[in-house]
Amino acid sequence: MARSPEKQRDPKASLALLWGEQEQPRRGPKPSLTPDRITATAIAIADAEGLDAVSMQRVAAELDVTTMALYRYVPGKTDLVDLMVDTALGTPSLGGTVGGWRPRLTEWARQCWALYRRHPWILPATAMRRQLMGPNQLAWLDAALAALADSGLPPARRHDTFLLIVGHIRSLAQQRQDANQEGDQEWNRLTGELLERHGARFPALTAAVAAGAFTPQDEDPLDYGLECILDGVAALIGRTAPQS
Amino acid sequence: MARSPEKQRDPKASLALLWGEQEQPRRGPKPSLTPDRITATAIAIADAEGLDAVSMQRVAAELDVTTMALYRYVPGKTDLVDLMVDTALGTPSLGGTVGGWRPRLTEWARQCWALYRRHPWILPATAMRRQLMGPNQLAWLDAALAALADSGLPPARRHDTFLLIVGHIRSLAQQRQDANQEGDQEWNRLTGELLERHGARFPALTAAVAAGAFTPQDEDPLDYGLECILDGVAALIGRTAPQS
DNA sequence: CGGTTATGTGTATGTTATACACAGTTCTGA
DNA sequence: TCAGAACTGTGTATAACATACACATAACCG
Repeated sequence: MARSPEKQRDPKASLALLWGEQEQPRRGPKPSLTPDRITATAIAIADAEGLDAVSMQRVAAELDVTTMALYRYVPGKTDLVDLMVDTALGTPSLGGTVGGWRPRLTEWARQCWALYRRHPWILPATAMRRQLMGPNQLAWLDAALAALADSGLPPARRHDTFLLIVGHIRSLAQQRQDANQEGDQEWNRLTGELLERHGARFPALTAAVAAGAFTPQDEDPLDYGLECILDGVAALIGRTAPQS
Repeated sequence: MARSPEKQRDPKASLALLWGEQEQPRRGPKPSLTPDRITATAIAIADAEGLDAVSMQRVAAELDVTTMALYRYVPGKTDLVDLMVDTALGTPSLGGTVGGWRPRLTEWARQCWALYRRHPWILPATAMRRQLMGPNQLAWLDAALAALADSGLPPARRHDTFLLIVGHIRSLAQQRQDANQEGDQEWNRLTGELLERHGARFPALTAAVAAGAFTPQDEDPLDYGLECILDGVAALIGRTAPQS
Protein backbone atom coordinates (compact mmCIF):
# COMPACT_ATOMS: atom_id res chain seq x y z
CA MET A 1 0.00 0.00 0.00
CA ALA A 2 3.04 2.18 -0.19
CA ARG A 3 2.51 4.88 -2.71
CA SER A 4 4.81 5.67 -5.57
CA PRO A 5 7.56 8.06 -4.66
CA GLU A 6 5.87 10.45 -7.03
CA LYS A 7 8.85 10.78 -9.26
CA GLN A 8 8.38 13.61 -11.66
CA ARG A 9 7.90 12.18 -15.11
CA ASP A 10 9.29 13.77 -18.20
CA PRO A 11 6.28 13.89 -20.52
CA LYS A 12 8.39 14.37 -23.59
CA ALA A 13 10.52 11.31 -22.92
CA SER A 14 7.52 9.22 -21.94
CA LEU A 15 5.67 10.01 -25.13
CA ALA A 16 8.74 9.53 -27.29
CA LEU A 17 9.16 6.08 -25.83
CA LEU A 18 5.52 5.24 -26.30
CA TRP A 19 5.59 6.30 -29.92
CA GLY A 20 8.96 4.76 -30.67
CA GLU A 21 10.36 8.14 -31.52
CA GLN A 22 13.65 7.87 -29.77
CA GLU A 23 17.01 8.38 -31.32
CA GLN A 24 19.21 5.34 -31.41
CA PRO A 25 22.44 5.70 -29.46
CA ARG A 26 25.53 5.67 -31.62
CA ARG A 27 28.22 4.82 -29.11
CA GLY A 28 28.54 2.50 -26.21
CA PRO A 29 28.14 -1.22 -25.72
CA LYS A 30 25.48 -3.08 -27.62
CA PRO A 31 22.24 -2.93 -25.69
CA SER A 32 21.22 -6.39 -24.59
CA LEU A 33 17.57 -5.46 -24.28
CA THR A 34 14.93 -3.37 -25.98
CA PRO A 35 11.89 -1.62 -24.54
CA ASP A 36 9.81 -4.05 -26.57
CA ARG A 37 11.35 -7.11 -25.00
CA ILE A 38 10.97 -5.66 -21.53
CA THR A 39 7.36 -4.80 -22.25
CA ALA A 40 6.60 -8.24 -23.60
CA THR A 41 8.12 -9.87 -20.54
CA ALA A 42 6.14 -7.65 -18.22
CA ILE A 43 2.94 -8.43 -20.10
CA ALA A 44 3.61 -12.13 -19.84
CA ILE A 45 3.97 -11.84 -16.09
CA ALA A 46 0.83 -9.74 -15.80
CA ASP A 47 -1.17 -12.15 -17.93
CA ALA A 48 -0.06 -15.09 -15.86
CA GLU A 49 -0.02 -13.69 -12.35
CA GLY A 50 -1.65 -10.29 -12.39
CA LEU A 51 -0.28 -6.79 -12.34
CA ASP A 52 0.82 -7.03 -8.73
CA ALA A 53 3.38 -9.62 -9.74
CA VAL A 54 5.01 -7.14 -12.11
CA SER A 55 7.80 -5.52 -10.17
CA MET A 56 10.95 -4.14 -11.64
CA GLN A 57 12.91 -6.83 -9.85
CA ARG A 58 10.70 -9.55 -11.18
CA VAL A 59 10.87 -8.37 -14.78
CA ALA A 60 14.62 -7.99 -14.53
CA ALA A 61 15.00 -11.46 -13.08
CA GLU A 62 12.95 -12.88 -15.91
CA LEU A 63 15.33 -11.23 -18.36
CA ASP A 64 18.46 -12.23 -16.44
CA VAL A 65 19.67 -8.73 -15.77
CA THR A 66 19.84 -6.55 -12.69
CA THR A 67 16.90 -4.46 -11.69
CA MET A 68 18.69 -1.28 -12.54
CA ALA A 69 19.50 -2.42 -16.05
CA LEU A 70 15.85 -1.84 -16.95
CA TYR A 71 16.20 1.82 -16.18
CA ARG A 72 18.50 2.18 -19.17
CA TYR A 73 15.54 1.42 -21.41
CA VAL A 74 12.57 2.74 -19.50
CA PRO A 75 12.43 5.89 -17.38
CA GLY A 76 10.53 4.18 -14.60
CA LYS A 77 7.88 1.71 -13.76
CA THR A 78 5.05 4.06 -14.66
CA ASP A 79 6.32 4.29 -18.20
CA LEU A 80 6.73 0.56 -18.40
CA VAL A 81 3.11 0.08 -17.43
CA ASP A 82 2.08 2.63 -20.03
CA LEU A 83 3.97 0.65 -22.61
CA MET A 84 2.36 -2.56 -21.46
CA VAL A 85 -1.09 -1.05 -21.82
CA ASP A 86 -0.60 0.42 -25.24
CA THR A 87 0.99 -2.77 -26.48
CA ALA A 88 -1.77 -4.98 -25.09
CA LEU A 89 -4.44 -2.75 -26.55
CA GLY A 90 -3.53 -3.54 -30.12
CA THR A 91 -5.85 -2.07 -32.72
CA PRO A 92 -9.56 -2.64 -33.08
CA SER A 93 -10.74 -4.14 -36.34
CA LEU A 94 -14.14 -2.96 -37.34
CA GLY A 95 -13.61 -3.56 -41.00
CA GLY A 96 -16.68 -5.43 -42.05
CA THR A 97 -19.25 -3.97 -39.73
CA VAL A 98 -22.16 -2.46 -41.60
CA GLY A 99 -25.54 -1.06 -40.75
CA GLY A 100 -24.83 2.36 -39.32
CA TRP A 101 -23.41 3.74 -36.14
CA ARG A 102 -25.18 1.45 -33.76
CA PRO A 103 -23.91 -1.92 -34.95
CA ARG A 104 -20.48 -0.41 -35.42
CA LEU A 105 -20.34 0.97 -31.91
CA THR A 106 -21.71 -2.27 -30.51
CA GLU A 107 -18.96 -4.19 -32.22
CA TRP A 108 -16.40 -1.72 -30.95
CA ALA A 109 -17.66 -2.18 -27.40
CA ARG A 110 -17.58 -5.95 -27.73
CA GLN A 111 -13.99 -5.92 -28.85
CA CYS A 112 -13.03 -3.58 -26.05
CA TRP A 113 -14.78 -5.72 -23.49
CA ALA A 114 -13.07 -8.81 -24.87
CA LEU A 115 -9.78 -7.03 -24.40
CA TYR A 116 -10.44 -6.38 -20.74
CA ARG A 117 -11.31 -10.04 -20.33
CA ARG A 118 -8.17 -11.17 -22.09
CA HIS A 119 -5.90 -8.87 -20.10
CA PRO A 120 -7.65 -8.14 -16.83
CA TRP A 121 -4.62 -6.27 -15.58
CA ILE A 122 -5.36 -3.45 -18.02
CA LEU A 123 -7.94 -2.23 -15.55
CA PRO A 124 -5.60 -1.74 -12.59
CA ALA A 125 -2.90 -0.55 -14.97
CA THR A 126 -5.03 2.35 -16.13
CA ALA A 127 -7.05 3.01 -13.00
CA MET A 128 -6.34 6.13 -11.02
CA ARG A 129 -3.87 7.58 -13.43
CA ARG A 130 -3.88 9.76 -16.43
CA GLN A 131 -4.60 7.96 -19.68
CA LEU A 132 -1.38 8.25 -21.59
CA MET A 133 -2.21 8.52 -25.24
CA GLY A 134 -0.18 5.96 -27.08
CA PRO A 135 -0.73 5.07 -30.70
CA ASN A 136 -3.05 2.19 -29.94
CA GLN A 137 -4.97 4.14 -27.38
CA LEU A 138 -5.61 6.74 -30.03
CA ALA A 139 -6.53 4.08 -32.56
CA TRP A 140 -9.32 2.84 -30.30
CA LEU A 141 -10.56 6.35 -29.74
CA ASP A 142 -10.40 7.06 -33.45
CA ALA A 143 -12.37 3.93 -34.23
CA ALA A 144 -15.11 4.85 -31.79
CA LEU A 145 -15.39 8.35 -33.20
CA ALA A 146 -15.41 6.98 -36.72
CA ALA A 147 -18.24 4.64 -35.79
CA LEU A 148 -20.26 7.68 -34.78
CA ALA A 149 -19.27 9.78 -37.75
CA ASP A 150 -22.57 9.50 -39.61
CA SER A 151 -24.73 9.43 -36.49
CA GLY A 152 -25.66 13.07 -36.65
CA LEU A 153 -24.45 13.48 -33.09
CA PRO A 154 -22.48 16.68 -32.41
CA PRO A 155 -18.72 16.06 -32.10
CA ALA A 156 -18.55 16.75 -28.38
CA ARG A 157 -21.34 14.23 -27.82
CA ARG A 158 -19.46 11.61 -29.77
CA HIS A 159 -16.59 11.95 -27.39
CA ASP A 160 -18.94 11.86 -24.41
CA THR A 161 -20.49 8.70 -25.76
CA PHE A 162 -17.09 7.12 -26.10
CA LEU A 163 -16.30 7.97 -22.49
CA LEU A 164 -19.64 6.65 -21.37
CA ILE A 165 -19.14 3.29 -22.99
CA VAL A 166 -15.58 2.92 -21.80
CA GLY A 167 -16.77 3.76 -18.32
CA HIS A 168 -19.34 1.03 -18.54
CA ILE A 169 -16.84 -1.53 -19.72
CA ARG A 170 -14.37 -0.63 -17.02
CA SER A 171 -17.07 -0.78 -14.43
CA LEU A 172 -17.93 -4.29 -15.56
CA ALA A 173 -14.29 -5.26 -15.52
CA GLN A 174 -14.01 -4.15 -11.94
CA GLN A 175 -17.11 -6.11 -10.93
CA ARG A 176 -15.75 -9.19 -12.60
CA GLN A 177 -12.48 -8.81 -10.78
CA ASP A 178 -14.18 -8.46 -7.42
CA ALA A 179 -16.25 -11.54 -8.03
CA ASN A 180 -13.21 -13.59 -8.95
CA GLN A 181 -11.36 -12.61 -5.86
CA GLU A 182 -10.94 -15.42 -3.40
CA GLY A 183 -13.15 -15.16 -0.37
CA ASP A 184 -15.87 -13.44 -2.35
CA GLN A 185 -18.33 -16.14 -1.30
CA GLU A 186 -17.49 -15.63 2.33
CA TRP A 187 -17.96 -11.87 2.11
CA ASN A 188 -21.30 -12.28 0.40
CA ARG A 189 -22.45 -14.74 2.99
CA LEU A 190 -21.53 -12.48 5.87
CA THR A 191 -23.06 -9.45 4.18
CA GLY A 192 -26.22 -11.46 3.72
CA GLU A 193 -26.31 -12.24 7.41
CA LEU A 194 -25.86 -8.59 8.25
CA LEU A 195 -28.65 -7.64 5.91
CA GLU A 196 -30.98 -10.09 7.59
CA ARG A 197 -30.14 -8.65 10.95
CA HIS A 198 -30.64 -5.04 9.81
CA GLY A 199 -33.27 -5.74 7.19
CA ALA A 200 -35.64 -3.14 8.53
CA ARG A 201 -33.24 -0.34 7.65
CA PHE A 202 -33.03 -1.46 4.01
CA PRO A 203 -36.48 -2.43 2.84
CA ALA A 204 -35.92 -1.98 -0.88
CA LEU A 205 -32.67 -3.90 -0.73
CA THR A 206 -34.21 -6.72 1.25
CA ALA A 207 -37.04 -6.96 -1.24
CA ALA A 208 -34.60 -6.96 -4.12
CA VAL A 209 -32.57 -9.77 -2.60
CA ALA A 210 -35.74 -11.77 -2.05
CA ALA A 211 -36.71 -11.15 -5.66
CA GLY A 212 -33.41 -12.59 -6.80
CA ALA A 213 -31.95 -9.32 -8.06
CA PHE A 214 -28.51 -10.42 -6.97
CA THR A 215 -28.57 -13.91 -8.36
CA PRO A 216 -25.89 -14.11 -11.05
CA GLN A 217 -27.30 -13.95 -14.57
CA ASP A 218 -25.72 -15.86 -17.40
CA GLU A 219 -26.40 -13.20 -19.99
CA ASP A 220 -23.37 -11.20 -21.11
CA PRO A 221 -23.18 -8.39 -18.55
CA LEU A 222 -22.14 -5.97 -21.24
CA ASP A 223 -25.48 -6.07 -22.97
CA TYR A 224 -27.90 -4.38 -20.65
CA GLY A 225 -25.81 -1.30 -20.02
CA LEU A 226 -24.73 -1.00 -23.61
CA GLU A 227 -28.31 -1.18 -24.85
CA CYS A 228 -29.38 1.44 -22.34
CA ILE A 229 -26.65 3.79 -23.41
CA LEU A 230 -27.21 3.28 -27.12
CA ASP A 231 -30.97 3.63 -26.74
CA GLY A 232 -30.31 6.89 -25.02
CA VAL A 233 -27.99 8.05 -27.78
CA ALA A 234 -30.55 7.04 -30.38
CA ALA A 235 -33.21 8.99 -28.55
CA LEU A 236 -31.01 12.06 -28.52
CA ILE A 237 -30.30 11.73 -32.21
CA GLY A 238 -34.01 11.37 -32.83
CA ARG A 239 -34.76 14.52 -30.87
CA THR A 240 -31.97 16.57 -32.42
CA ALA A 241 -32.64 15.70 -36.06
CA PRO A 242 -36.17 14.35 -36.12
CA GLN A 243 -36.80 11.72 -38.77
CA SER A 244 -34.88 13.26 -41.63
CA MET B 1 3.94 1.52 -6.38
CA ALA B 2 4.73 -1.09 -3.83
CA ARG B 3 1.79 -3.36 -3.38
CA SER B 4 0.20 -4.25 -0.09
CA PRO B 5 1.71 -7.27 1.56
CA GLU B 6 -1.62 -8.96 0.90
CA LYS B 7 -2.34 -9.62 4.49
CA GLN B 8 -5.24 -12.00 4.86
CA ARG B 9 -8.20 -10.07 6.18
CA ASP B 10 -10.63 -11.52 8.63
CA PRO B 11 -13.99 -10.75 7.02
CA LYS B 12 -15.87 -11.25 10.22
CA ALA B 13 -13.74 -8.78 12.15
CA SER B 14 -13.77 -6.27 9.32
CA LEU B 15 -17.52 -6.28 9.05
CA ALA B 16 -18.01 -6.15 12.80
CA LEU B 17 -15.83 -3.06 12.91
CA LEU B 18 -17.68 -1.47 10.03
CA TRP B 19 -21.04 -2.06 11.63
CA GLY B 20 -19.93 -1.13 15.12
CA GLU B 21 -20.75 -4.57 16.37
CA GLN B 22 -17.72 -5.16 18.48
CA GLU B 23 -17.72 -6.10 22.10
CA GLN B 24 -16.24 -3.55 24.41
CA PRO B 25 -13.19 -4.76 26.31
CA ARG B 26 -13.74 -4.99 30.05
CA ARG B 27 -10.19 -5.12 31.37
CA GLY B 28 -7.02 -3.33 30.59
CA PRO B 29 -6.06 0.32 30.42
CA LYS B 30 -8.51 2.89 29.16
CA PRO B 31 -8.25 3.13 25.41
CA SER B 32 -7.06 6.56 24.41
CA LEU B 33 -8.55 6.33 20.94
CA THR B 34 -11.59 5.01 19.16
CA PRO B 35 -11.99 3.73 15.63
CA ASP B 36 -14.20 6.74 15.03
CA ARG B 37 -11.55 9.22 16.03
CA ILE B 38 -8.96 7.47 13.91
CA THR B 39 -11.31 7.42 10.96
CA ALA B 40 -12.16 11.09 11.34
CA THR B 41 -8.48 12.00 11.46
CA ALA B 42 -7.75 9.95 8.37
CA ILE B 43 -10.64 11.55 6.52
CA ALA B 44 -9.39 15.00 7.43
CA ILE B 45 -5.99 14.17 5.98
CA ALA B 46 -7.50 12.71 2.84
CA ASP B 47 -9.75 15.70 2.33
CA ALA B 48 -6.88 18.09 2.70
CA GLU B 49 -4.06 16.26 0.95
CA GLY B 50 -5.48 13.28 -0.84
CA LEU B 51 -5.54 9.60 -0.08
CA ASP B 52 -1.84 9.21 -0.75
CA ALA B 53 -1.09 11.34 2.27
CA VAL B 54 -2.96 8.91 4.50
CA SER B 55 -0.36 6.55 5.88
CA MET B 56 -0.55 4.78 9.18
CA GLN B 57 2.41 6.78 10.38
CA ARG B 58 0.78 10.03 9.37
CA VAL B 59 -2.53 9.29 11.03
CA ALA B 60 -0.75 8.16 14.17
CA ALA B 61 1.38 11.30 14.25
CA GLU B 62 -1.72 13.43 13.90
CA LEU B 63 -3.17 11.66 16.94
CA ASP B 64 0.06 11.80 18.93
CA VAL B 65 0.51 8.08 19.25
CA THR B 66 2.86 5.54 17.72
CA THR B 67 2.03 3.96 14.45
CA MET B 68 1.45 0.62 16.04
CA ALA B 69 -1.07 1.98 18.49
CA LEU B 70 -3.56 2.25 15.64
CA TYR B 71 -3.46 -1.49 15.17
CA ARG B 72 -5.16 -1.91 18.53
CA TYR B 73 -8.25 -0.33 17.03
CA VAL B 74 -8.14 -1.26 13.40
CA PRO B 75 -6.95 -4.57 11.93
CA GLY B 76 -4.99 -2.89 9.18
CA LYS B 77 -4.92 -0.06 6.75
CA THR B 78 -7.39 -1.69 4.41
CA ASP B 79 -10.00 -1.72 7.11
CA LEU B 80 -9.26 1.85 8.01
CA VAL B 81 -9.89 2.91 4.44
CA ASP B 82 -13.13 0.96 4.42
CA LEU B 83 -14.18 2.82 7.52
CA MET B 84 -13.24 6.13 5.93
CA VAL B 85 -15.35 5.38 2.90
CA ASP B 86 -18.44 4.28 4.73
CA THR B 87 -18.20 7.23 7.07
CA ALA B 88 -17.75 9.74 4.29
CA LEU B 89 -20.63 8.28 2.33
CA GLY B 90 -23.22 9.30 4.87
CA THR B 91 -26.79 8.65 3.85
CA PRO B 92 -28.64 9.98 0.81
CA SER B 93 -31.70 12.06 1.47
CA LEU B 94 -34.30 11.71 -1.21
CA GLY B 95 -37.16 12.61 1.04
CA GLY B 96 -39.04 15.17 -0.94
CA THR B 97 -38.39 13.98 -4.46
CA VAL B 98 -41.60 13.31 -6.34
CA GLY B 99 -42.59 12.53 -9.88
CA GLY B 100 -41.72 8.87 -10.33
CA TRP B 101 -38.58 6.86 -10.70
CA ARG B 102 -36.79 9.16 -13.09
CA PRO B 103 -36.60 12.32 -11.02
CA ARG B 104 -35.83 10.23 -7.97
CA LEU B 105 -32.97 8.44 -9.64
CA THR B 106 -31.69 11.68 -11.09
CA GLU B 107 -31.62 13.23 -7.67
CA TRP B 108 -29.87 10.15 -6.29
CA ALA B 109 -27.22 10.42 -8.98
CA ARG B 110 -26.74 14.11 -8.29
CA GLN B 111 -26.16 13.52 -4.63
CA CYS B 112 -23.76 10.71 -5.36
CA TRP B 113 -21.82 12.80 -7.82
CA ALA B 114 -21.69 15.65 -5.31
CA LEU B 115 -20.20 13.21 -2.83
CA TYR B 116 -17.40 12.27 -5.18
CA ARG B 117 -16.70 15.92 -5.70
CA ARG B 118 -16.65 16.64 -1.99
CA HIS B 119 -14.37 13.70 -1.18
CA PRO B 120 -12.42 12.94 -4.34
CA TRP B 121 -10.37 10.35 -2.47
CA ILE B 122 -13.40 8.07 -2.32
CA LEU B 123 -12.59 7.09 -5.88
CA PRO B 124 -9.07 5.78 -5.24
CA ALA B 125 -10.21 4.39 -1.90
CA THR B 126 -12.74 2.14 -3.58
CA ALA B 127 -11.01 1.51 -6.88
CA MET B 128 -9.57 -1.90 -7.55
CA ARG B 129 -10.91 -3.50 -4.43
CA ARG B 130 -14.00 -5.25 -3.32
CA GLN B 131 -16.80 -2.95 -2.25
CA LEU B 132 -17.13 -3.63 1.44
CA MET B 133 -20.77 -3.29 2.36
CA GLY B 134 -20.98 -0.96 5.29
CA PRO B 135 -24.23 0.46 6.58
CA ASN B 136 -23.99 3.63 4.53
CA GLN B 137 -22.96 1.80 1.42
CA LEU B 138 -26.08 -0.29 1.76
CA ALA B 139 -28.19 2.78 2.44
CA TRP B 140 -27.17 4.25 -0.90
CA LEU B 141 -27.90 1.02 -2.66
CA ASP B 142 -31.23 0.76 -0.91
CA ALA B 143 -32.16 4.30 -1.90
CA ALA B 144 -31.38 3.63 -5.55
CA LEU B 145 -33.43 0.46 -5.57
CA ALA B 146 -36.26 2.23 -3.81
CA ALA B 147 -36.20 4.94 -6.44
CA LEU B 148 -36.81 2.27 -9.05
CA ALA B 149 -39.41 0.38 -7.06
CA ASP B 150 -42.41 1.53 -9.07
CA SER B 151 -40.60 1.64 -12.40
CA GLY B 152 -41.87 -1.71 -13.57
CA LEU B 153 -38.28 -2.79 -14.21
CA PRO B 154 -37.45 -6.36 -13.17
CA PRO B 155 -35.44 -6.52 -9.92
CA ALA B 156 -32.25 -7.69 -11.57
CA ARG B 157 -32.45 -4.74 -13.97
CA ARG B 158 -32.84 -2.33 -11.13
CA HIS B 159 -29.56 -3.54 -9.72
CA ASP B 160 -27.95 -3.35 -13.16
CA THR B 161 -29.17 0.20 -13.52
CA PHE B 162 -27.69 1.11 -10.18
CA LEU B 163 -24.34 -0.32 -11.25
CA LEU B 164 -24.54 1.49 -14.55
CA ILE B 165 -25.09 4.85 -12.96
CA VAL B 166 -22.42 4.36 -10.32
CA GLY B 167 -20.05 3.34 -13.08
CA HIS B 168 -20.81 6.55 -14.93
CA ILE B 169 -20.26 8.68 -11.86
CA ARG B 170 -17.00 6.99 -11.03
CA SER B 171 -15.85 7.35 -14.59
CA LEU B 172 -16.52 11.07 -14.40
CA ALA B 173 -14.72 11.29 -11.09
CA GLN B 174 -11.68 9.73 -12.65
CA GLN B 175 -11.75 12.13 -15.58
CA ARG B 176 -12.03 15.05 -13.25
CA GLN B 177 -9.09 13.81 -11.26
CA ASP B 178 -6.93 13.41 -14.34
CA ALA B 179 -7.75 16.88 -15.49
CA ASN B 180 -6.86 18.39 -12.13
CA GLN B 181 -3.52 16.68 -12.05
CA GLU B 182 -0.64 19.04 -12.45
CA GLY B 183 1.02 18.88 -15.81
CA ASP B 184 -2.23 17.97 -17.51
CA GLN B 185 -1.85 20.97 -19.81
CA GLU B 186 1.61 19.90 -20.82
CA TRP B 187 0.48 16.36 -21.59
CA ASN B 188 -2.38 17.62 -23.70
CA ARG B 189 -0.14 19.94 -25.61
CA LEU B 190 2.36 17.22 -26.41
CA THR B 191 -0.37 14.78 -27.34
CA GLY B 192 -1.76 17.41 -29.66
CA GLU B 193 1.59 17.73 -31.33
CA LEU B 194 1.81 14.00 -31.78
CA LEU B 195 -1.63 13.93 -33.27
CA GLU B 196 -0.68 16.57 -35.77
CA ARG B 197 2.35 14.58 -36.78
CA HIS B 198 0.43 11.30 -37.13
CA GLY B 199 -2.87 12.81 -38.13
CA ALA B 200 -3.25 10.61 -41.17
CA ARG B 201 -3.52 7.52 -39.01
CA PHE B 202 -6.41 8.97 -37.01
CA PRO B 203 -8.74 10.76 -39.39
CA ALA B 204 -11.86 10.66 -37.24
CA LEU B 205 -9.95 11.85 -34.22
CA THR B 206 -8.31 14.66 -36.14
CA ALA B 207 -11.68 15.76 -37.45
CA ALA B 208 -13.17 15.61 -33.97
CA VAL B 209 -10.40 17.75 -32.54
CA ALA B 210 -10.89 20.26 -35.33
CA ALA B 211 -14.61 20.30 -34.60
CA GLY B 212 -13.89 21.16 -30.98
CA ALA B 213 -15.01 17.85 -29.52
CA PHE B 214 -12.34 18.11 -26.87
CA THR B 215 -12.91 21.68 -25.85
CA PRO B 216 -14.09 21.65 -22.24
CA GLN B 217 -17.83 22.21 -21.88
CA ASP B 218 -19.26 24.11 -18.98
CA GLU B 219 -22.35 21.97 -18.70
CA ASP B 220 -22.39 19.55 -15.77
CA PRO B 221 -20.61 16.48 -17.15
CA LEU B 222 -23.01 14.23 -15.27
CA ASP B 223 -25.97 15.21 -17.40
CA TYR B 224 -25.31 13.75 -20.81
CA GLY B 225 -24.47 10.26 -19.64
CA LEU B 226 -27.21 10.20 -17.08
CA GLU B 227 -29.81 11.24 -19.63
CA CYS B 228 -28.58 8.60 -22.04
CA ILE B 229 -28.81 5.91 -19.43
CA LEU B 230 -32.21 6.97 -18.15
CA ASP B 231 -33.57 7.33 -21.67
CA GLY B 232 -32.42 3.80 -22.27
CA VAL B 233 -34.06 2.57 -19.11
CA ALA B 234 -37.27 4.36 -20.04
CA ALA B 235 -37.20 2.78 -23.46
CA LEU B 236 -36.82 -0.65 -21.92
CA ILE B 237 -39.70 -0.02 -19.55
CA GLY B 238 -41.77 1.14 -22.47
CA ARG B 239 -41.02 -2.03 -24.41
CA THR B 240 -41.58 -4.38 -21.49
CA ALA B 241 -44.88 -2.96 -20.30
CA PRO B 242 -46.23 -0.90 -23.19
CA GLN B 243 -48.33 2.07 -22.16
CA SER B 244 -50.28 0.44 -19.33
C1' DC C 1 -4.62 -8.83 45.81
C1' DG C 2 -2.96 -11.95 42.11
C1' DG C 3 -3.87 -13.12 37.57
C1' DT C 4 -5.87 -12.04 33.21
C1' DT C 5 -6.57 -9.02 29.61
C1' DA C 6 -5.60 -4.62 27.09
C1' DT C 7 -2.93 -0.83 25.80
C1' DG C 8 0.98 1.86 23.95
C1' DT C 9 5.72 1.61 22.65
C1' DG C 10 10.16 0.35 20.52
C1' DT C 11 12.31 -2.24 17.42
C1' DA C 12 12.71 -5.18 13.43
C1' DT C 13 11.49 -7.05 8.81
C1' DG C 14 10.27 -7.36 4.09
C1' DT C 15 8.87 -5.17 -0.16
C1' DT C 16 9.10 -1.80 -3.22
C1' DA C 17 10.98 1.95 -6.57
C1' DT C 18 14.83 4.30 -7.69
C1' DA C 19 19.27 7.29 -6.99
C1' DC C 20 24.28 7.09 -7.66
C1' DA C 21 28.88 5.82 -8.64
C1' DC C 22 31.84 2.66 -11.01
C1' DA C 23 33.92 -0.40 -14.37
C1' DG C 24 33.84 -1.93 -18.76
C1' DT C 25 32.54 -1.24 -23.90
C1' DT C 26 31.99 0.87 -28.28
C1' DC C 27 32.18 4.47 -31.41
C1' DT C 28 33.83 9.13 -33.26
C1' DG C 29 36.69 12.73 -34.51
C1' DA C 30 41.36 14.52 -34.66
C1' DT D 1 45.34 5.38 -34.61
C1' DC D 2 43.88 6.57 -30.40
C1' DA D 3 41.94 9.50 -26.70
C1' DG D 4 37.84 10.95 -25.05
C1' DA D 5 32.93 10.84 -25.09
C1' DA D 6 28.80 8.24 -24.79
C1' DC D 7 26.62 4.36 -23.35
C1' DT D 8 25.79 -0.24 -20.76
C1' DG D 9 25.23 -3.33 -16.81
C1' DT D 10 26.21 -3.82 -11.92
C1' DG D 11 26.47 -3.21 -6.89
C1' DT D 12 25.14 -0.77 -3.26
C1' DA D 13 22.29 2.51 -0.79
C1' DT D 14 18.07 4.95 0.49
C1' DA D 15 13.48 6.17 1.68
C1' DA D 16 8.54 4.94 2.21
C1' DC D 17 5.60 1.94 3.77
C1' DA D 18 2.74 -1.79 6.25
C1' DT D 19 3.04 -4.69 9.79
C1' DA D 20 4.93 -8.57 13.04
C1' DC D 21 6.60 -9.20 17.78
C1' DA D 22 7.91 -8.66 22.49
C1' DC D 23 7.75 -5.84 26.49
C1' DA D 24 6.31 -2.85 30.23
C1' DT D 25 2.31 -1.10 32.17
C1' DA D 26 -2.44 -0.35 33.47
C1' DA D 27 -7.16 -1.71 34.68
C1' DC D 28 -10.42 -4.90 36.05
C1' DC D 29 -12.40 -9.44 37.99
C1' DG D 30 -12.94 -12.76 41.26
